[in-house]
Amino acid sequence: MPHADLNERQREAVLATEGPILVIAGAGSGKTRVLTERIGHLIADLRVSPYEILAFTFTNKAAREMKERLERVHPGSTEMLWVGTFHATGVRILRRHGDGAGVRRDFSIYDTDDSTGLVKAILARNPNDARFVKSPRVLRDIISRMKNDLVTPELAAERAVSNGEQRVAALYAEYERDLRKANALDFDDLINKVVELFAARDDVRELYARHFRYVLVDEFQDTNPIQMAMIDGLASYHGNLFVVGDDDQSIYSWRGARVEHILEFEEVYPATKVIRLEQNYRSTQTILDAANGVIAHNQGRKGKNLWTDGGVGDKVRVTACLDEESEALSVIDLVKREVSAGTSLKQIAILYRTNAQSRALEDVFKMGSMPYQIIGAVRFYERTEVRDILAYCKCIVNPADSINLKRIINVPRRGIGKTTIDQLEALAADRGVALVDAMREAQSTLGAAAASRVQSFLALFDELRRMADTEVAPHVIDAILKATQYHKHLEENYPDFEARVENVDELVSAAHSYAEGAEDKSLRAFLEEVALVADVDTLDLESGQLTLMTIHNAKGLEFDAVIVTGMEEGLFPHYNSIDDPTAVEEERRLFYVGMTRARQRLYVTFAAMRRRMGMMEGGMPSRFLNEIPERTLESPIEPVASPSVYGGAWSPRREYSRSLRDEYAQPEAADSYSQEASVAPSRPTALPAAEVSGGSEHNYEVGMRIRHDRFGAGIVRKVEGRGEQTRVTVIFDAGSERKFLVHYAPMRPL
DNA sequence: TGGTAGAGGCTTTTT
DNA sequence: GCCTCTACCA
Repeated sequence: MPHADLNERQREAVLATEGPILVIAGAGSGKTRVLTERIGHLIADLRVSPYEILAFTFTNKAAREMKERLERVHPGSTEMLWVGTFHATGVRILRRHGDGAGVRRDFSIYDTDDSTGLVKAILARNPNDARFVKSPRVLRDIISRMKNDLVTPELAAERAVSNGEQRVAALYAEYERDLRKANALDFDDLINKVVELFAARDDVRELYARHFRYVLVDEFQDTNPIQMAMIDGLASYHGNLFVVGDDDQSIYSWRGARVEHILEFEEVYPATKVIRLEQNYRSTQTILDAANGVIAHNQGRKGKNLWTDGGVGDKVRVTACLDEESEALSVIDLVKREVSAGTSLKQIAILYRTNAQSRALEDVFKMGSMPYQIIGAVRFYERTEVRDILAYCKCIVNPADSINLKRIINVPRRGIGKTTIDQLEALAADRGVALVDAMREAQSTLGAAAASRVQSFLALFDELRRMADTEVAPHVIDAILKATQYHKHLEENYPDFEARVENVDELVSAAHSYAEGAEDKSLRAFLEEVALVADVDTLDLESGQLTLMTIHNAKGLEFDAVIVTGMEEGLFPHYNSIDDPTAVEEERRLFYVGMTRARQRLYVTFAAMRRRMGMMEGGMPSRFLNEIPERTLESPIEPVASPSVYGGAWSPRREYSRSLRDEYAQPEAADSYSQEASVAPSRPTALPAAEVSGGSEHNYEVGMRIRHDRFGAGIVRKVEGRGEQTRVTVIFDAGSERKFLVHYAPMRPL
């Protein structure tokens, strides 16, 4: 019998194929499995053509995995299947029928950075309006938010009450005009334009609505109004709309997501069948109890209680740390303990609220030679050198893209400076043409020297354009690098050019591997792929490394052991949310998502002090910690205040100067701190300057020869700190210089 | 035009 | 504490 190992509810969800269906799927309740088996059931049992099935996932990675699973069970079924993110699906539709909404088929996709550049240019043109806006990025976010809420520039102007709002609406209108002029769509447009298309052309809407007999949506709690409109249009003919979500895991309201889409689904689609999945197959009962206890503090929820018939498991361990550095050391300790207990590194995740927290962790992991991968901190495709090359690619494909043309017009330096560019832009604005056309027309108006430099840039540009017509993406990129001597540019301008060269090489190899797999190997197609990849998409869970990422990025993933760090008021919940009860509830859901990523063991850490924008600040333990039921904790959470250290109180937002901090971090003080403050029985061995037995086993001295397991032999250049925090700087024979924590690094004297 | 130094902003989360 | 932008000088 098919689907025999599903539980009753899951089977119901798989087999209920007709009409609107809402599945409330708790964390770890097997929803991915339900989604794939349901598609399998449609294809194999009901003989539905894969071509008639459309599934929305939250990331490209989730889409790929769903396809792979299906392919294993039903070989050949996925080729015609439409599975992807809203954005990717939008692109697919717009490439075919975009002209119905005034979108040319060869449009470019502007990422966040491109959009910000465009906003910046608009603000520069409108200095009087600029004062109504905090920064280009803020305006870009405001515009994005309006787009996600189906607010057009006209509507924004109508609704504007204050002068500031009117100016914003005007800037928004100008932004839209400039996007059209550049033949570009921003991220939001990829969905927006589909909705416009369906509204403007009923025949096109009906074409797609008839085509897709079955529409499935994963992570439904995180859909925003514009995505909802797109779903609605696509399901408008057959009405077989299957959505899966969890109101407790709604964490994208800042992007316009509306949890109401779940809560009110039954009203919008009256004949809805609701199925609840509450049996959890992922975590231990203890972890579920802990997570249930926390989320129960939220008011605005439908209410559900996850349970498992698996084991009780280990208690949750909370570790108090002095600052972010000792927190990182504690994390290493926890990881080492996990590894010696048999957990593989790839089954361990370190999670945090903000990307900025990754730096302190990364520094310590590097020095301890702990292999790790970070998702999302500095995104690969946002690095300067990668963006430069991509900017070349973008304006080669789309010469109307003045923003990207401006980016590279003088990179590497070719003597086309600010003065010339200003003149060219003025001319472009004057004639209402793209920057590249202004360059062609400017020969008479520019000075002779500038004119000839512009001329030779155009020659290079046109040559590359010709090439892109016929050559595959990796060849064009190679040609760009050669023609611009880009490597030389990196070497001459950046001390860390080696890493940058590596990044460029990585881009080239990405283009190569893309060209190997893809049908359309053109530069345009490659750019499209690049624009839509998210960082999680590159996550490699088989690499045997520890994974670090934000909780947002961890959505949908699971690990044997999870360490959630930085549990402090102001950080988690974040300052920006702390005064708004609704926002705090979202922060709580975020913590809930983090907790429920864990299968076997959950660890939580927090620090008494943390460097924030360069300033050392004291913080209070997060309110969420007190919401974890005590019976699920290994030991109760004690207040970390230690009078002798902190002068009586551990107050929030108190600032400590560096000298003050150093003064208090003296061994005696730190010792009394660690005795009183350590919460976990196995206190982090890394509290500052704590005397550690065996701390003297590392007798490194300057000038000593050492061997490191990964980097080979070298000479000690510098020794700092004491005990477990002893750091040595080593110059390796291979030439590189690195810093290590001797306690953790696989290194010994020779 | 290009280099540099100092100021200022930034850190919420992302397709 | 780091990155980006700007102002000023060579």
